[in-house]
Amino acid sequence: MSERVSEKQQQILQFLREFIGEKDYPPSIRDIQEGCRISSTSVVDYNLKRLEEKGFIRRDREVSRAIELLEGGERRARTVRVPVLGKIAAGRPIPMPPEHLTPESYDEFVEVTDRQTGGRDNVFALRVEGNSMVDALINDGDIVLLQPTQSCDDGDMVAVWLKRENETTLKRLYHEGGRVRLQPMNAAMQPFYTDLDNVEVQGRVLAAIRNW
Amino acid sequence: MSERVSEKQQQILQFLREFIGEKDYPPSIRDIQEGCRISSTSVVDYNLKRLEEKGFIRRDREVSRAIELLEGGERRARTVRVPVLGKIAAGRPIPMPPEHLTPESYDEFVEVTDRQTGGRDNVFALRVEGNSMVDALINDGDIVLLQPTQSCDDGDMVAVWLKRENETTLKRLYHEGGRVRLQPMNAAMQPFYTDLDNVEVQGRVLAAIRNW
DNA sequence: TAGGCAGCAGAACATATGTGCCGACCAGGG
DNA sequence: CCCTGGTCGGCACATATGTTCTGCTGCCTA
Repeated sequence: MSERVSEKQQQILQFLREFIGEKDYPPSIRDIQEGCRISSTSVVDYNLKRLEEKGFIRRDREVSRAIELLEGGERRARTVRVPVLGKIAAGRPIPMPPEHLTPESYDEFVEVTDRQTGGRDNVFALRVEGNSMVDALINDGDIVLLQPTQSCDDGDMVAVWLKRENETTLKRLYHEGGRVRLQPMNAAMQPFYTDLDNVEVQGRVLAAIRNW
Repeated sequence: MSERVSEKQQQILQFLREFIGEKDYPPSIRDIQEGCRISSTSVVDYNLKRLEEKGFIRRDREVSRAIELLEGGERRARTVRVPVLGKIAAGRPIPMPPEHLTPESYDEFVEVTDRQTGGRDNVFALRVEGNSMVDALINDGDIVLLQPTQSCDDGDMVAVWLKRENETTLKRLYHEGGRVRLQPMNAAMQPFYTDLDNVEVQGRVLAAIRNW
């Protein structure tokens, strides 16, 4: 068996992508047959077997339309709906999610890939309000993805509430003896030092998204 | 018919989400029956009809597993694979995509939702290298999504090549008489004025993504 | 030239799966 | 009490759909 993907297999792969992209459910073998003008279902089956061997797709036997498209050996990314819990601003603590996030309880969502959430659940999103986060290179209107947590490792990008300053900020956090160093994203800016008691980690920042 | 979504329908909706999230293809009526411990296929069918009337799903009749999940009245977002054509840096022109983007010709991809590409095709991505884009609040390592274009409307965020300065930059562009004003994202920074001949619009910036 | 193998055609076959029909149950209204 | 509409159970039926078998056609090689 050639390791190469034959013309026909390439065509089937392309058809799979288009079909799924259009309908949101995979095609049947006979759909593929028609779509690629293949003369027999057995040919489709044959080539699907080859594609499966080569790792381009995964099939569940005996189950109709059970073709999963893999890309680059990996599972295709899936979209997840992340609830937008509210706004994040310098002068306000972060609105925290309730114990159990139920997708139904929120009106607003952003749709991101599960690569961006790292597959974690209970991720939530906040819309940045104002220009107070520019030192983290985050602008008014940006969306940040957060994972609720109280603890974090050194160097993690976290959202912290500074009790004395009454302020929310996004910084990299490093423990240094009894103190913590809060390092702005923008390398040109000076780090901020404070003591452990003054900081309250609200969440780990996973990603930031800006749309124009 | 009650406009309300009954307990059972809620349960089916939830099951649909989980099933599709797990398998990448929709469940059959009998899958739903088992998954939701429903006593008969006709009950599933009945409730699917109700859900379709209410706009939560769309079904293709006679076709097995042809259930599309809608969310908030809209189609669920799909992931698209955007090729990463290269790096973007201040001192280099932007690597432009060839005439016809074929998904197979690139090694590296980022997966984003089609909401982020605005459904446009021939979108491509670049990885930002260096800190020269901080005035656009874009950092080393960020990913920017671009759509190839030579022309743009006033106020569009664009990637431009400044011929005299030999430099690539991301700015909002405004035509002002015979000149153009390039406005940095960061409101605190001064705009840059130059003449029309000096700028070469390479693409419209659609989105920026940062992952920690 | 015979044999082996990848790929293809065609058709029969076995299930997987959507649909229709009939009756039961229940709550509300006349 | 009966009627009606919404919901459910059970089941048979038609067809949508994956699988398999047999044979054919090139092509390569011992």
